[in-house]
Amino acid sequence: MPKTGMEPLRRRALIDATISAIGARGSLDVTMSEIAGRAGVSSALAHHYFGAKDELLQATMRHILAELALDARAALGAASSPRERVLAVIAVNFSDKQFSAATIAAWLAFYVEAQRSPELRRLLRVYARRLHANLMSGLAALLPRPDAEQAAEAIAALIDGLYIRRALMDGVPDADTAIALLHDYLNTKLSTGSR
Amino acid sequence: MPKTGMEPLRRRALIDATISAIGARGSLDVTMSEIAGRAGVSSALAHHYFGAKDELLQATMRHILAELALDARAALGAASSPRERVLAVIAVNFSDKQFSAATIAAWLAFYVEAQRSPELRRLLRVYARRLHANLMSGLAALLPRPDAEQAAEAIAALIDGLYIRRALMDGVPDADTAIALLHDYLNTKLSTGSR
Amino acid sequence: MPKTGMEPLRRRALIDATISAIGARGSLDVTMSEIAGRAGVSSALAHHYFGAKDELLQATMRHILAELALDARAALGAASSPRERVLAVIAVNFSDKQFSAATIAAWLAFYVEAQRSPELRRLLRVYARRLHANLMSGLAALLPRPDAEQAAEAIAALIDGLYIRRALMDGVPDADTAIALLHDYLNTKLSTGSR
Amino acid sequence: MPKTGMEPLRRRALIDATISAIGARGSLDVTMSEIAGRAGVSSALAHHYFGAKDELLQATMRHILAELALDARAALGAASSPRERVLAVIAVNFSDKQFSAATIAAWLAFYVEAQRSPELRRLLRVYARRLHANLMSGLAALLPRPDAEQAAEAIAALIDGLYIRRALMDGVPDADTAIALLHDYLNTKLSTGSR
DNA sequence: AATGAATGAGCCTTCATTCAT
DNA sequence: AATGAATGAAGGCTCATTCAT
Repeated sequence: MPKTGMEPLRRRALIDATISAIGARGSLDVTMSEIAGRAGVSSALAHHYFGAKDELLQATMRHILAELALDARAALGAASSPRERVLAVIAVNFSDKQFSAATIAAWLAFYVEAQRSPELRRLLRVYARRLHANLMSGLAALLPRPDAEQAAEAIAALIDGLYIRRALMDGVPDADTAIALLHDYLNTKLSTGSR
Repeated sequence: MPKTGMEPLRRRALIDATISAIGARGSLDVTMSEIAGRAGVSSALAHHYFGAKDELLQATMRHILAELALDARAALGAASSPRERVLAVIAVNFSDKQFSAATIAAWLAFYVEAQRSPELRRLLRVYARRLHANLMSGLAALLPRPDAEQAAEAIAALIDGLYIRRALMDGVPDADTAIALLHDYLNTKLSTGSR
Repeated sequence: MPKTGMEPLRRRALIDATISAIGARGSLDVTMSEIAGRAGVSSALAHHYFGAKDELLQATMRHILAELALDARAALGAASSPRERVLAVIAVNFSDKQFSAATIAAWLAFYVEAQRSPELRRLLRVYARRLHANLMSGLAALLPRPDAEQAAEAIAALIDGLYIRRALMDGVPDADTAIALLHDYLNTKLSTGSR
Repeated sequence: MPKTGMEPLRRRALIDATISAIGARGSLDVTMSEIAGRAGVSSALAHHYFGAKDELLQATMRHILAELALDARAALGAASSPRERVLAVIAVNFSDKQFSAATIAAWLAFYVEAQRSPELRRLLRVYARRLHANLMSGLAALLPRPDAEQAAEAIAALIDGLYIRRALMDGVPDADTAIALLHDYLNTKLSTGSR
């Protein structure tokens, strides 16, 4: 009698293993064997569940985006003012869970890989649009429309830029400084161009 | 008298080919044959001049950084005020030459690879320090020290972030919007916290 | 239940193929593909089981030495006098199994390669020490200590020298003449310097 | 006005470089560039003078054999008795010049290579015949014909065997011990089977 | 459900060799 | 006489992927 119901467990284990493998290697240049090994299964099983490496990578990115979306939704739900909404989005992106070395490495790697994979590019666009919408859900009430748009873009760019810089140049990511910088930007922007 | 003097030409051609190959592929996952082919030579010749793939990649990055440093120096030389110095640095990073698809792809790829290659990491640090210094050479006269430092970091992060976003999500990089966003940041920052 | 238990079979087949390939080529300058082909598998599988070429070569030498040691032990076990012990050691080295063209070629090749590979050198030293010990286990009872030592060295050198000469210069190895020569040496030595 | 008369100098330098390169590497697995570099010329020049690598190797071996033959002739010329002739042959083979690490490595390497190259095999046969003749020129007067033949073979085998053993297993070749061993063999043989 | 076995394809790298100058 | 330039060929090795069990 074969064990049943293993599929979701294995899929999840393989996705987690993919993230940690990417984190350890620092790039998507990770072998299926490495991933499978970290998940404690054979590489054949990884193929069994995901078909091909690309699909595993896509599933992994989808997982990361889903987690981020979930966290964002929760944080936004707890926000009681437009300003708090923006702060919440920022906070989520630099939470311990999201701003970890492995996740950051995965982000970067996916950004690079997106140039080759239309599917990954599509996923990144979805994420970008969602981030933009989340930010606008707060900024729209605080700034005139064009200013709000630009601020949303700036914040998004700052987040990405800080990810890169913190992760690759300083070794240990420092979330507090990053958040402080974003808060400062937001404050300056609001005090100058507020409605 | 043997045919001589090919070396610098070939090295340059191979470095250019590396950039364009990375631009085309979108990652450092480029074969020596691909690079050599674009340079119009055999892969054996690439090895002859650079020894190993890693060294070619490093030489390529060194070339990109050197070009950027040269452009920055020239732009800073023409600037006649602190504010113009900052604008000059921004302008250089989004000039047609630097903000091209291939070069951006190379940047990203190098960022990722830097996690594995200490030498590339070292080069990126040099670049980061130089960018910071260039920005501070203007900002220091415009803002109090801690504010200037933070502004320099924000601008650097914005540059990197905009590189990523423009390059990977929108397809065609739009330098003007990016520059406008940075100018806006600078103006807001200066009008609020100026000395 | 996966197909299993192939590993020892393949390893053995690859080692045998290595010996025969070296025998055919006459040197260690054998490609992995050649070896794998003789074993009826892909070169990738050879790497799968042995990691790198060097390890396969070392495993092959270890195998040859182990076989020789086994044969020697058996022959010595059947010897009932000191003199017979010495004759047994000689007989083993020129038995059909050991004195075959392929094995001799492998020996020579390993001798040469030993200059570059510390591991192979170590293995050869082990073999030399064992041969010396085996010879001394007989000679010690027949000759005064220093004479016995020298005789052991001479016999070892004669064996190696005859291997080279028979294998490389005459084409077909002639074990009988070689053995006769060694017997003659032993007889002369014993009749002169016996206790 | 091109320099003339360089050919013999270059050829000799390249042959010397070949020997030292083989000595350093420990095998014939030496690149043309390595050899040319040691000779202080370009690899293209080595091809210019020798055509192909094989021919350079053959020329090198011919050189070694010629030197050995020359030394042997000189030593034999100074010998005033049959016994001294045999001792002279032995002495030459273990002279500092012949028994050096590089030359020994070359010998071994050539032995191995001879299995593949008919020309090298031919050269080795010439050497073997000459050695045999030289030894017989002394032994024939000291022992009955069949005994003399066998003694000559034994001495030749001992020389080769000692070359291998001294060179590859002990690190530093010890000529004295080797000579002593051969002298002992000769003395025992003569005292037993003398006419 | 899970895996050991096996391979084809591809990449980096080395090297002997050629050629124009 | 001599060499820098250049390449084709080949080898070791890796890895995603398939398959039988």
